[in-house]
Amino acid sequence: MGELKYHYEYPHPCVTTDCVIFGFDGTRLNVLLIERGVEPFKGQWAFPGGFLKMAETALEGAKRELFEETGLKDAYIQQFHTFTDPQRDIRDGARVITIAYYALVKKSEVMGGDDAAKAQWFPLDKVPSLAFDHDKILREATHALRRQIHFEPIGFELLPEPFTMTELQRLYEAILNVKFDRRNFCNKMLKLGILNQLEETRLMPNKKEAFLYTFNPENYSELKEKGFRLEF
Amino acid sequence: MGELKYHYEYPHPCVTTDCVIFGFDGTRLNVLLIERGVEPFKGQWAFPGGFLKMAETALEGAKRELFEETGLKDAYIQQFHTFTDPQRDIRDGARVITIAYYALVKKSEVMGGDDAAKAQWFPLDKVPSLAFDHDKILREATHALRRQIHFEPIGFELLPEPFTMTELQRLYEAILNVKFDRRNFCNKMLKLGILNQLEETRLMPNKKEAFLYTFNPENYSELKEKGFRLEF
DNA sequence: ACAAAAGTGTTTGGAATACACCCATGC
DNA sequence: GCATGGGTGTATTCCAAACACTTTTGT
Repeated sequence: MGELKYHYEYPHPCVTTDCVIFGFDGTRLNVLLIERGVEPFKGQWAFPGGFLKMAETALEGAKRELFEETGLKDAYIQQFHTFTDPQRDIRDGARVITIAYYALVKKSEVMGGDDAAKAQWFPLDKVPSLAFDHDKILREATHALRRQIHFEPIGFELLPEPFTMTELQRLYEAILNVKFDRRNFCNKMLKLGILNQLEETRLMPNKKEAFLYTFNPENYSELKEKGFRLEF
Repeated sequence: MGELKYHYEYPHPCVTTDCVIFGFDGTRLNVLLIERGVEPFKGQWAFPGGFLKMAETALEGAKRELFEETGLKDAYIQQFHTFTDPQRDIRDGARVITIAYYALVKKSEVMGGDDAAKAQWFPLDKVPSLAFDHDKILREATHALRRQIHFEPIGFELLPEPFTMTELQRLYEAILNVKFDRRNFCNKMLKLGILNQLEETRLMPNKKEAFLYTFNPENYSELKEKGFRLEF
């Protein structure tokens, strides 16, 4: 412990940011967890997070955490809830509240970050019991993601371009935990007008070759101005 | 200033909760503002809010603020964003972050709270320039409310029961800032099955008498289990 | 009588759904 | 040749949207 240099008339909570990093492995949604190297909860898995610095916004803090673990600077990132249970974490003699974000990244672009901490991807249904109240944070993050995807096609943030229609379908199925009819999914997506179909195709192992698509952000912005909702 | 009794190794931000209280006057959405009696921004209007106590959750804090201003204990209340710009408010030498909630109340049930602070309802389009970053908070709150209402019929929280179909329609129009066809709105609402039509009618001044409805929470819970979305 | 708002039902078009067969590839 | 998954179109159903007239009451 260093010296206690900061003095207040009233007690102040600690403020941290935590970042739930979602990736997609082609079949399932995954989250990136790090193994805690220090007490409390040493050896258990948790989301990347840390104390908010005095000169940064929570968003900047969450981006910093994301960068440290993945090397990514520009992923989609979204605040979804602030957790304030007085009992959720007591360190330093003060309670700790956390401003939680979720990030959507392309797994293939993730480098092991600089951080010495051991990081590992876990499919959502294989996530172990987590440190602090991070089980709850994960539930809320998943819920927020599902809700958000009805308003914005944020799924694209999880897929490296170009992608096949089947990959996109698997992604939506993984996020929403449902099954779609291939033809209907394809029709609906194309009708939205936010996909570019490329000339090239991809050779799939043991399968027919598949068309490739990219996301068309211009059309999407236009669509969003008018206010739309993706229906599934 | 009292003495500075609380000491930390690192600087901690102050944490407040603010509560955007929405009401409905039959035509427009309103928000309840209080006039600040102290610096900074003395004399300007702001949302009720205050420092988070060490033993309470942010939700409890927001409910406390709500109660102090309205006398209401059990209104619908929902966290929607945490504002963390380091420049948004600097008092006490520390930055202040705020966990913001919105509450939906029945205006007719609101008593002037105990609080000495001057409180007043403002229609959304008549809200003056607010203290701190509360203009931004209001924009975000309105946005969050509009989004939420697609998933849950939270509009009912704003209407005293029983209500007429026209009142309900005016409410939705005010929240979403659109106009609906009376017949279509009525059909859609009734088809959801979450309204009870009462025997009684209400005599409207200069008008035909109108049927009265109440909200049916059982049917609503059932519906919500299955996962639905209100489409407008 | 007339102004103001409430109640009510039908038609039409578009979207969502359900559904089945052929194709290309690797083994 | 067969197993696997990819591509494609149609028929039906349902829901959303558009639309107008009558009733009641107060002035």
